[in-house]
Amino acid sequence: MTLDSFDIAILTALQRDGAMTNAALAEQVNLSASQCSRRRAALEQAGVIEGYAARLSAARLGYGLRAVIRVNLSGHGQGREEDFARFVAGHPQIRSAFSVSGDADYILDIRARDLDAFADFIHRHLLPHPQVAQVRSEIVLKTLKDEGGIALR
Amino acid sequence: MTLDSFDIAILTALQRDGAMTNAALAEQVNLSASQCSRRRAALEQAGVIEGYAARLSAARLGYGLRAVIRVNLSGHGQGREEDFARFVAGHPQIRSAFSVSGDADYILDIRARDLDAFADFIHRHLLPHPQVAQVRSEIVLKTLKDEGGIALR
DNA sequence: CCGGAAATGCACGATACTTGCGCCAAAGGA
DNA sequence: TCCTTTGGCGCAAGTATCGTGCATTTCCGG
Repeated sequence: MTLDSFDIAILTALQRDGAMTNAALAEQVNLSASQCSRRRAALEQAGVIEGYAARLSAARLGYGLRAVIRVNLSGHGQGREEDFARFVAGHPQIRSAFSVSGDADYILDIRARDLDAFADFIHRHLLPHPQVAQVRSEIVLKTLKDEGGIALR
Repeated sequence: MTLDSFDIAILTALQRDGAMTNAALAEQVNLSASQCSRRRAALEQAGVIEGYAARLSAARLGYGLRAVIRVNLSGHGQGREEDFARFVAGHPQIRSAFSVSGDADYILDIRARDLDAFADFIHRHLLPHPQVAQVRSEIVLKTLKDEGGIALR
């Protein structure tokens, strides 16, 4: 699939507002609503648009704390990764988890209601995990930008 | 605004699929479509749902590289933060930026097409910034989980 | 200059959303 | 106990939005 400037405009607009009407989209990208509909369908079909998600307000839901945790695992036994992946999958406080190159083995993006809930997660769940060797936390003080998605040009 | 179990079910479902039809939502949460519509509107009105966003496939768009960068700034002059905030705002490769407690001053979530584009960003943009004192990168090797949003219970 | 494939806009049938309405169940007062 | 009020619910009608067939235009390649 090859993307032209219309597609890029459409994708950019839909990242900002995925509930946009085809008519509004049409106005924004200078195309007819029907063409927007068709291009949208094609982009979804091609898997460029994976889906749509509601963005929720963490503040209004009482989730005041966000943190980035770097984790090192001990040992190198096989099954070590699968084991940690299961741990990640089973803990909804972990919103994102990446295996990374460099100093740490994994980086986790954590959401919690408050510092107590966060400390609880660290001390009752993460640290007791048998393969976790080291944990270093950075708590988010201020969000300068949080766009998710991808910048297209 | 107070949320009951229906609201939580609706929010959870809409985080997974924000383009869901009210009828589908109704079936999933055991409510009528009209009530789903009303509750949805109320949640949007209250700001609990901030909006909707299209999720794009980084892979299909040729954005193969993701990295987490920890940055330390030099000095403590006032205006230092505003300056760095402007830098962040002006660089679309930076998808998220957080000021954090702990070892680093800022954590950045970076997306780039490939290692070259990433290196270019580091050496031509980030490192030359006058207030950047130290930069430590971790490149994402594998994504175990990437949900964004918030887990409700 | 011409032919054809691809893309576009229009119009209309189909689908989904929204809201007025009557109903019901729970809480509180007489 | 009985009545009233209040809030939430489903149904159904009216309205907005979507998706597609079709004729037209645009853009290349020959």
